Amino acid sequence: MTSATTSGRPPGRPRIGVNAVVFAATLSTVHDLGYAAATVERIAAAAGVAKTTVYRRWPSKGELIVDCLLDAFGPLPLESAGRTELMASAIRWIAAKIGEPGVGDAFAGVFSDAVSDPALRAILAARLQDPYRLALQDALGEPESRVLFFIDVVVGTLLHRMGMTGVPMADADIAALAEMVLRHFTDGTGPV
Amino acid sequence: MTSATTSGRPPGRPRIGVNAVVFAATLSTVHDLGYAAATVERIAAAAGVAKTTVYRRWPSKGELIVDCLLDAFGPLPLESAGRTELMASAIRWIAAKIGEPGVGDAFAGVFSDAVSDPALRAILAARLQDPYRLALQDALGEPESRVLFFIDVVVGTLLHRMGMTGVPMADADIAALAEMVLRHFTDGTGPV
DNA sequence: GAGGTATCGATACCTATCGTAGCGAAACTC
DNA sequence: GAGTTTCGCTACGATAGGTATCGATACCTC
Repeated sequence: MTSATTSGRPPGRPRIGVNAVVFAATLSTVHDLGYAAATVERIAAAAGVAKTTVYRRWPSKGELIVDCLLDAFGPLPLESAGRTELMASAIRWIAAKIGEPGVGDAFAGVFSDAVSDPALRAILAARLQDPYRLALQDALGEPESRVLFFIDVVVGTLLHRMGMTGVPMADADIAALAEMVLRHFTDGTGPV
Repeated sequence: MTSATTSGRPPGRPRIGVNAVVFAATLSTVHDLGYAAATVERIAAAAGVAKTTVYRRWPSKGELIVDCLLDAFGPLPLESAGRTELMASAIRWIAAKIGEPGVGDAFAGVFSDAVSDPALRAILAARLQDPYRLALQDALGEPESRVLFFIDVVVGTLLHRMGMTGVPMADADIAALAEMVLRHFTDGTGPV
């Protein structure tokens, strides 16, 4: 209904489908070389495309990483019934995701870049955190401040362990984290 | 007793006392410009010394930041009597320190650099984390794994909030964090 | 004071990264 | 074929970490 008469495709050479292979190359490069050494040039080479092609899709390395993480995380699974089991499954889900090869490094890396880059911080909060925050508010019936606290505790703990040791948190500690958080959120204490 | 006959001072021009002013310049530069923009050159200029002088003292920006944080934190205050009050005061202490201007940004920044720099990660763990971990193990009588979990939760949560919002955690949330952690550590559940 | 030594500031330099610009070639529509 | 857009490639500018060099300077010993 816009310009092309019959087909909806715009004129010119169509873009090649490159997102999936670039995302995979991003995670594997970050996993193999670390976040800082995973330059856009190396990621592009691993994906088999030119660096300029990557920059045509993503305006900065930070946004590429955010999109890659969004693709890696996918939607928050919410099939559980009770509030308690829902929170527990969310904790296990994010812990498992952060433990996947490259995901934790990429997450911690872009998070740290955001510390000194307010624009990237806004993107991180809006694109990566807000969708899950809203889904949790909706599913749990908790106010925004409590859900933000929940995310700070769970994600902050997992990333701190990953950043300090270089390896994901062990299952026993994940269970302890879940137990601690659940007790806090399911006992009498009202909203903060 | 080594080379100099009477005084223990080595020959040559003595180093000027520059640590304090460089640390202050580091924190104020990080606070004003952010971690990434706080280049060694700018920090040196703010301190009134040459960049080469900084690099004579600290082999890398990361080690400068670690030393600066060590100086900013100082020893963990341990005058409290009971285990519970001791943990609570430790949480309030680290939260207040991370809330000081520049400290939280510098901490989050060097932490993120360490994600992709194993050498820096080892320095961070050995110089910044281990002393406090050992002090806590000693004061609380907890095994290493539980103290590491404690540090992951408290520091990870505070840094995640700082990194995501750019401002330190509010007192009400710090109180909630302390309450949650204390309940976890003072109830029946044994060591992980 | 003379000599030795190590630090000082200043400048230049190297390497690596992010991100941009310009180019001819290729792919698609009409 | 004409028009348009993306492709890969190469080169470029800007910035940062970190190193090397140099004359000047401050301190100690003799």
